[in-house]
Amino acid sequence: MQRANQQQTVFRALDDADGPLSARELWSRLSGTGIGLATVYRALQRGVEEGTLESVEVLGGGVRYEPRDRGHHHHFLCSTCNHAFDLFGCVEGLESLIPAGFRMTGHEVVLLGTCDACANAA
Amino acid sequence: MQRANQQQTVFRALDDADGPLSARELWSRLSGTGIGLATVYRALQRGVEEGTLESVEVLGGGVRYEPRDRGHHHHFLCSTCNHAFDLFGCVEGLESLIPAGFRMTGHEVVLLGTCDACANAA
DNA sequence: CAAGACAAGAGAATCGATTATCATATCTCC
DNA sequence: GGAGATATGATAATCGATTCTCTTGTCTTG
Repeated sequence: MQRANQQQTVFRALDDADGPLSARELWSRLSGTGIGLATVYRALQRGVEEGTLESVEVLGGGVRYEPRDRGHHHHFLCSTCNHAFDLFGCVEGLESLIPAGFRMTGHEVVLLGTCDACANAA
Repeated sequence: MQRANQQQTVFRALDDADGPLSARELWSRLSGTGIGLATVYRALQRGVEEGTLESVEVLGGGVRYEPRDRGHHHHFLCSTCNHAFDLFGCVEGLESLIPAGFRMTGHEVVLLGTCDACANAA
């Protein structure tokens, strides 16, 4: 068994995902490879340190990770399968919400609902 | 010392806040009253059960609670003091982000930045 | 192949948040 | 005022997520 490049396997799994994954989600996608949860955490931590990964917080699932090269985007959280999907595009009119004296440096948008697969499975 | 209406005190503190509070934030605002953290949790749980409170998840601070009668609104999270403020108003154009086949039932918007007080203190 | 450096897996340890427990305190209703 | 129901505060227990530890496996370099 190859053992020294497990972190590459972790990174690849994250690249293949259609949204940010939590450590556990990622680990469960790697079941069968024998990779341990600790290794997943180690890879994620390293990825963030090296700047290739970024941790994001979507609602209801703690911290998730995704490659940093996806640019500015938001997420859709399926309330059935609890998976977060990447969305492309952004929204307008955020400035009008800011109270006087406040300075905005960023924003997060999360859409909630049911994903394609779960909607069809219902 | 009055002891049977501590929960009312908790609810009032939440009403007086300018945004959702976590159990701990709420508790620290009640220091001096002698109210225990367990009582704060009990009050929050009861409030949610009875429908007067609602739990919301803003980024970077776990679950926070606020009165249910504030209607649809979003939040501003100060990255300095880590306090969440209520915002009024909403945004347009969310529908355009939804992928085909997905069904949107709700959305969350969080603005990040520095609040008035922290901006002036800097 | 040998030696040393580093990666990996398993499970223990830690940390924060929340919940449960228990002995009192307080209230309600008579 | 008394009995019983409920609320409270302090603290222990629990739970999940993450990190640490320790032993072993694997790779690199010569």
